[in-house]
Amino acid sequence: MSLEEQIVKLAKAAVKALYGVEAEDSQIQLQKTRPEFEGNITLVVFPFVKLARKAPAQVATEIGEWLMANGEGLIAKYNAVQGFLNLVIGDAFWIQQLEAIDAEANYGQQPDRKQLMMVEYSSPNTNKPLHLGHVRNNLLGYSIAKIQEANGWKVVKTNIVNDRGIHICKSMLAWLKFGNGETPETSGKKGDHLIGDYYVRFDKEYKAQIAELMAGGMDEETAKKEAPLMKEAQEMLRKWEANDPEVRGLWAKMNEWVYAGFDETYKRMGVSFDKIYYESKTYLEGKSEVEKGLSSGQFYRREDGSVWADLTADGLDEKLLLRSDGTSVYMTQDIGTAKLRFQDYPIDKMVYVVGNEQEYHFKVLSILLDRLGFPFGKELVHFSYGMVELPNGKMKSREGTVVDADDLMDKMIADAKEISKDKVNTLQGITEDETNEIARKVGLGALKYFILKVDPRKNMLFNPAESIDFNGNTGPFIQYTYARIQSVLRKSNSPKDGQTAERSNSVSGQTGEAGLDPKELALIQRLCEYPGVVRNAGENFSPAVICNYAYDLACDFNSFYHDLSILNEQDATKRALRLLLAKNVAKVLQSAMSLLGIEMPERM
RNA sequence: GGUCCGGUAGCUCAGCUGGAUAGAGCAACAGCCUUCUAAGCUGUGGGUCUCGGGUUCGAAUCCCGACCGGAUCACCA
Repeated sequence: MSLEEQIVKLAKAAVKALYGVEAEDSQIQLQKTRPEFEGNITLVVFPFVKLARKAPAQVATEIGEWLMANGEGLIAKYNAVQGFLNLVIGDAFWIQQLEAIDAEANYGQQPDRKQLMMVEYSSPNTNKPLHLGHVRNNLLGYSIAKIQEANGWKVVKTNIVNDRGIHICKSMLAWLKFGNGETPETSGKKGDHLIGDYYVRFDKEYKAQIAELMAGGMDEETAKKEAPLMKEAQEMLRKWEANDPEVRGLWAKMNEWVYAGFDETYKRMGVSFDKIYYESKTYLEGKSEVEKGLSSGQFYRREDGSVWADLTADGLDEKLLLRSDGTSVYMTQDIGTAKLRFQDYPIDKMVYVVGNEQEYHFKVLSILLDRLGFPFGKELVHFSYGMVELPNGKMKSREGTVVDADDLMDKMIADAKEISKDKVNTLQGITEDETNEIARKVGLGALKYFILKVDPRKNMLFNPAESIDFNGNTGPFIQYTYARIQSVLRKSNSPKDGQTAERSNSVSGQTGEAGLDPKELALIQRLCEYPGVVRNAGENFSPAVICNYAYDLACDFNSFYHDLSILNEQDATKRALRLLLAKNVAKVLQSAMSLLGIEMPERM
């Protein structure tokens, strides 16, 4: 039973005994005691003031007295400040907590729920490389999967690759016309970048054609439709759907280039998938699901042949599911994908990590899946996150205002390497490879933390002109704290050192005459919060909660580290306690950061 | 126009299931390395928590109404 649970129980008993009332759990309000007062945990007694008919301070004192008398020694002291009852928990309790934490290898991990959650994220189009917007999506998706695993879910990470459609044909067409057979090998470019260049090229040539047509007196609307390039792209799409061998061959070849490029980026970013679906393979399934819904009367067909769902009963509009020419739309393929996924896995909860611009889409999808009989349909989670904005607004692929994912990672790692050059004294005797590996972890750590620490729901700003920080509330700050601890632990094990590692395992409930230092106690208390933080992050789908906690823990440790010596402490018991504390801070920091997909360097 | 989301220090962000004097980082300024890693620690300055009502012993937090910003309401994805 956690400290909070014990105190809630005791407080309820106190209120019952003193005022003869059964208090609700929600009335027992606990908070961490503010640093300016003595105590570890504080009971807010205002909720009982009315029924006690006494002044707040008196109620606090009465409950405090009762807890001292009946708290089975848990509470060492108390003080009442107005309506706040500050409780001091004895050192023995905290040391016991620390030892319990130490004994748990997977501290923070919640019990197995025996349920499966599928998390869809990334979901790129195969016509351009990944940019900063995708980076946020990928990092959030991966982190959410890790967090839910820590909350006892069996998680399947999945990706739906949007590999067909007019946008792909545009790249293909531009490559055919202007590519001269260029390949990733001949150009030395990553496949996704190569294809992206032709997507941009298409747009440029297309715009030129529109301008030409308009100069000839055509209005813009018509020019956009009549431009030869667009007509050719549409023709190519029709051929693709008709399984034209030549078009399919080219499509397959170019997509392979892109996948190779994506794989490289994913690998570097540190994200992965358990199962990948391709739109080219799911959209037909979607069509047949819609046909089924049509025959069961869920949907209806209009005179022009298009198929619709009537959602007016749910307060929404009517939604198109199949075009009049029989081709499918985005919604159709999402239904098909859901069908296949449900065939492949016993999904209890489906989570879609997709930007908030698609909220309406997922509202509709939820209703449609429910109507079609998918058990997870009604309860599907659209993990809707905000956009990444640049100082002058949104990123636009075709206008070249995107921050490229590969470039950004390059820059972060290069910056990390540059900074580490000034730290040569701490990185002596390290190989070039190790230095590069540290720079990689630190650079990516800075990037990931920068993105994940922001509340996912909110839009966030990225200013390319200002480099991402490596000081303060950052990933490297937390990595640095960890590296410091590792350094101390290495030294504690060195043969020169009179102490052995075993001694740190036997703190034995003693702290010497002086008792726990406030900084030690604050650290233990912080460590105790971790499982609750993991639960909170899971319930709220928020990696940011983990970031905040890791930062607080690192701050507490650095303050402790600054004020108290670990290895030079003469009192063997205290020294052992501090080592144990350091070891477990490192453990929890690493655990928390792993939930964010951030790796920890052993030194930096 | 309907719906949804946001508005907290110069900047980027925490805090939001109501609790004590609203917190960090960056930027600015002042200190701390012969001592376990200074990517650190300590201090100073910086706030009508967009505005106005309401509920409450108590509101940045909850409710209502404005204002500002964003998203969305396609035979696009």
